[in-house]
Amino acid sequence: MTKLTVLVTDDDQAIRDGIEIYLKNEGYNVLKAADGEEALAMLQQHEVHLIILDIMMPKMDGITATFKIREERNIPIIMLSAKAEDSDKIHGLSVGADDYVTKPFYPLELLARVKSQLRRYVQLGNYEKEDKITIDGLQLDEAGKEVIVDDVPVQLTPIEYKITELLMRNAGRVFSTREIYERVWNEEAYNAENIVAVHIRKIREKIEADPKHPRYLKVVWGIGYKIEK
Amino acid sequence: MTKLTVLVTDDDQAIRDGIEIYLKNEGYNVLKAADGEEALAMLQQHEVHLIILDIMMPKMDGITATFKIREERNIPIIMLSAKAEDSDKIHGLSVGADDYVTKPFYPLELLARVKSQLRRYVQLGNYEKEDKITIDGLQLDEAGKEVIVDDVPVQLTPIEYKITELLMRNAGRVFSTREIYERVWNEEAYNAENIVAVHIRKIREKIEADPKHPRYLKVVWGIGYKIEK
DNA sequence: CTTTTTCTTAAGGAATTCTTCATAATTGCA
DNA sequence: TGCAATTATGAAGAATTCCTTAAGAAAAAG
Repeated sequence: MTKLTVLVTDDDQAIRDGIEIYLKNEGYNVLKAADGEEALAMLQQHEVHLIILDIMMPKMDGITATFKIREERNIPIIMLSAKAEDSDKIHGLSVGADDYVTKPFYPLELLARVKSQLRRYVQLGNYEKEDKITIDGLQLDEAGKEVIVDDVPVQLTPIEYKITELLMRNAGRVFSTREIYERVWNEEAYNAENIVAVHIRKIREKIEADPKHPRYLKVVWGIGYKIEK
Repeated sequence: MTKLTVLVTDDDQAIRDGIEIYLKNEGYNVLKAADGEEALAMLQQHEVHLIILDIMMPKMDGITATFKIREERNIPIIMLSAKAEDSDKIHGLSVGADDYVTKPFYPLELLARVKSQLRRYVQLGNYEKEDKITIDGLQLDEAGKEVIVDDVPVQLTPIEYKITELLMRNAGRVFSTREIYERVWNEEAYNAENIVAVHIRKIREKIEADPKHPRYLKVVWGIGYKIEK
């Protein structure tokens, strides 16, 4: 599962930067734009999973931008607006925004809404992950929750599958045992080295012809494990 | 598979248009109607695969419309209602709706429900389905609602048939007990593990030569069941 | 209304997987 | 080479998941 990216659009740099800090803290990638035009340009160039859009901006305001975005995509949009603005007009929900926060806002509230929208978006499958990944003779079959080694289906346990999935979806990248533990178990890693090592070994037993000299699941000494791209 | 068509029925044009944008982005055809009568007329003239129906509408309200539609057809219906409305009346599920969303709603949530219902309808329901599927020595006979194992017809009960159908129409894909329950029973899964397991066993008794070592209906440990492609 | 079939529920047992711990092997570096 | 750090392995008990049985409830058929 790769990092999710949020595009923050506001003409006030202080606000952009403030929001950025909170989002980065939660592990999101953050892109920034100062107006609607910039935001649209960003969308062309980067993979974005959620947009925060201020309504009042120079060049292109948030509502216009929402229309433009909605012509092409269903990505979640959260609108920001000053309290004073007319509540009918600003009810951006009707123009295609998915949620709506009035300024001034509590950063944690915005954060909660970002999370909520992303959860929906990701669960909905709008944010699609490949369901077939092939690396050399190794194939990940997402639908069947199995791995195919040289055309032979291999059953993995849930944990084994998740680890393999993580390494294959990010092939070439090295993951420390700590990282693997946190992403697969979804909890703080404490003394996780050994348990991850045990599972790695089990996976190797199943997918490697010669576990002593692994062809796919390799160790990077002192750092972690990876599957070569 | 050809494009699926959704009929959006609401007396508020802004809502109709808002929903339309999301659905079109997702690749659906969209038809619109302002009240129940219009909706029924639309149904006569066009092929529709799912209906979104507001409850409060002039001329003919959503509940009446649901009754009329259900007299003839089994297509999925999603009801919209204002939060304030009386929870007994609005519990449209009892009058034949398949799902139910309160206003104001998050567009992405509605979209998720539309997708979920359509998936059910298309994959398991009455829409464009093959009426003969063969997997190895296993044959699904839609007309006779039975399964043929090595040329020997086998009678399944309704639930058994539906489970088998789901797994065969999506051969190779793993379904959790929860998913199986929700798709077959068409309701929220609560403590569904056991009941699904019992049915699985019954099916195995009927279609497997050696239920202890199933050839078709396999378990994927910690995840669910599948029938291999 | 009675009989038969199907569905649901509960509970114990069986099988598989996960974790832990002890120990061995390997690597990088002084 | 020898040492320290890191990774690999084996085996056992704990934990989880699945299977099976059986009996009563519900639904369908007669």
